[in-house]
Amino acid sequence: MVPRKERKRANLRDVARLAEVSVATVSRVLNSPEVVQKSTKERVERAIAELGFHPSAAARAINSGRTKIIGALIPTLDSDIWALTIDAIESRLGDFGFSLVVATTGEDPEKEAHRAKELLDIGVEGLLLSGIEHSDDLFGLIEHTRVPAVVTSFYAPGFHYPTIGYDNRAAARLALDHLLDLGHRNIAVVHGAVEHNDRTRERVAGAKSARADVRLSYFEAPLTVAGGAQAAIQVTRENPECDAFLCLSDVQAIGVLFELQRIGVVVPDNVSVIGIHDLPSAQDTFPRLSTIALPTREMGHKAAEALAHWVENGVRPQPICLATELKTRESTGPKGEKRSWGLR
Amino acid sequence: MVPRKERKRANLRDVARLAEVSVATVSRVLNSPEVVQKSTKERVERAIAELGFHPSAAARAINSGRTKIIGALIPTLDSDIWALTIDAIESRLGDFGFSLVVATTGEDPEKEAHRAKELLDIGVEGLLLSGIEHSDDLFGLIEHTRVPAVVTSFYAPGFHYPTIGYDNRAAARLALDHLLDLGHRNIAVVHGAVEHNDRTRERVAGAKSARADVRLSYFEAPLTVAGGAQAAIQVTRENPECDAFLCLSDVQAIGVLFELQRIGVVVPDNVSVIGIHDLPSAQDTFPRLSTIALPTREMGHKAAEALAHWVENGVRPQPICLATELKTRESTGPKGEKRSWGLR
DNA sequence: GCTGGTAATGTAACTAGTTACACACCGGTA
DNA sequence: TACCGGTGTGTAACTAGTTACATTACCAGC
Repeated sequence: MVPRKERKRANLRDVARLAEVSVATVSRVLNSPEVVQKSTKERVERAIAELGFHPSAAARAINSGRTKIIGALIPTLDSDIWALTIDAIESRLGDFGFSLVVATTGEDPEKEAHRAKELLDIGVEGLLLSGIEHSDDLFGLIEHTRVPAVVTSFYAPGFHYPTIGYDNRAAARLALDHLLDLGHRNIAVVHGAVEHNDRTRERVAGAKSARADVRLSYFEAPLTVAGGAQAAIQVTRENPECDAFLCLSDVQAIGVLFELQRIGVVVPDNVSVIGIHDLPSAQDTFPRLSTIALPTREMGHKAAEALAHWVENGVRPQPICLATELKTRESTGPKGEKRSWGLR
Repeated sequence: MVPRKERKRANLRDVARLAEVSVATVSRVLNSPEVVQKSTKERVERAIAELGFHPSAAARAINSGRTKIIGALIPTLDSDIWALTIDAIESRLGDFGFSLVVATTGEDPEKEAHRAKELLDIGVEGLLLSGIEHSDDLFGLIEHTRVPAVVTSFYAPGFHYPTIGYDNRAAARLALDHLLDLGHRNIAVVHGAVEHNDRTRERVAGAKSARADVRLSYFEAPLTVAGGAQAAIQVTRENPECDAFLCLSDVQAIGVLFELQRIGVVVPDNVSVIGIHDLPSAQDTFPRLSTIALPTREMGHKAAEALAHWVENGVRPQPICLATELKTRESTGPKGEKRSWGLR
């Protein structure tokens, strides 16, 4: 069986030849059809349809310098921490005619810089970063290529790049204040790795700013449900008298709830548990998780809009601080009598 | 303050001029450095560094016809159903030097075709689809542009495009068989919308193939936790005698568990609940969710590899059926005596 | 001293579009 | 009849790379 002749994709010249017009006219039909006479336009359109012509984006990009692609560097996609934000970014960028290329970095600054280089190599017109801590290589690349870059999940008005996010420190404080209001004074703070994660670091800093009469003990664990469970076990050993868990991420809070349930500690009667993020699953735990809601969807939309405008019109966006909000559910309650739950 | 002159990006010619060589030599330094004399190469490299030259991907693409971009059409990113798969695809594609552009479709065939056109317009070299049901427009586009396309989350060996996924029908049957083995004979099947979702439809078909002495009642609800909860309420009204929930998605199973817990039905003593997917959160429910594990990560890797090879070497991949596996946890148990849980 | 081969480099044509400029043609004045 | 302006279209140069082919230099072999 002879393979069908590998006729290559039709190009502008092919269309022009078939329609018996010049390449300029074909180009005009595509880009400013109003200047072309109706009969000519129709002839060209017929030729386009006949040849199934699709203009090459590369050739277009070479002239215009535009690729209409935005790149996003995100730590990971393997949980729903980022899924909602990415979904929001992607859909909003689509409204502006931009495509989104995602590159995961695994919170590794070197890998991040490497992936950023790849993104810039394919010609992204803008970059979305999470947090303000990145390698010098990455900043150098951005400086050098002058690609608009917007930071999400973080708010730092004086930062060199516009930040569109929320105040992680304030979020942690909101959570802490809720626990303090309920009367808790011995609080286990569970958080993810602070290295290479400024969002977490800020939240830890927020927790640290508590009043002097509060006892805070810190537990670092992986930013996963299992990590939260693991931290809970550690707390039962090292601070069995604590009366609340301040989890700086819902993911870990869910793990804590799970572990406490497993070992028979009653939430919130024995201990209160609060998280930060308001993941969809925070409403599906038992008891439902009190948490600080992060405006992930709104942030995704706003960041996409800001970056699209910057790329399109050259106007550098202003930083935006979106509100975080306490969601009081059943996992937190007033400090009561039933406070002994340590190892028997 | 006078804005710094907007000097445009350096190009090959600029480098050639500075290094006092021809453009061909600069191009050779970039693409086949071994043929260039060492001293010349160094001179060129110095010029490249000095000008901060980055070759334009568009110009490269125009010559090679290669963009090194793969597009993925996925229903949604707003839950972790797809996050893991996308994460796996993205990271594996990265190993092959491909970037991933994601486009969400919201299970809407028209939107999907539209997003596909955008992806093809930016020059993706390959497409990842989920499921085999798509609009004729989309199939026409793929046929016409001859872009390699691989289907995931579905296995259909005779399908026009290679499918790399799992047998949804068998997965549902596995779940059903587990319930039957435990003695359950009155089963509520909870599933998402079947319209435009062949994965769900296959699973429903798998459930329908049960033996004649089994009573199955079907409940369609949104593919969310809330949807599952809503279905559970409906079941309590319409089939209060049922002794097991066969949820064709973990997301809904979690909602069912949650609702049952809320209304005081004890799982698995009163009813068994099983899901399909093995989401990370399936282990965090109480009781932990029995489910059919889908090989999402492996599927992502395999699909990325297959598509990369196809694009790179022109070898159309063979369909792959990955195994699904029953994970028995605490949400399923033998049919016992305590079976009355309907509305009082 | 001439020829042949190879290594290193240059010239110019090519990729597929966009667009500045030129020009033909038309009807309407002067 | 000559001139003018507007419309519609074509020519060719441009974007930033790659690459086929040409050219040059140099050394070995006859």
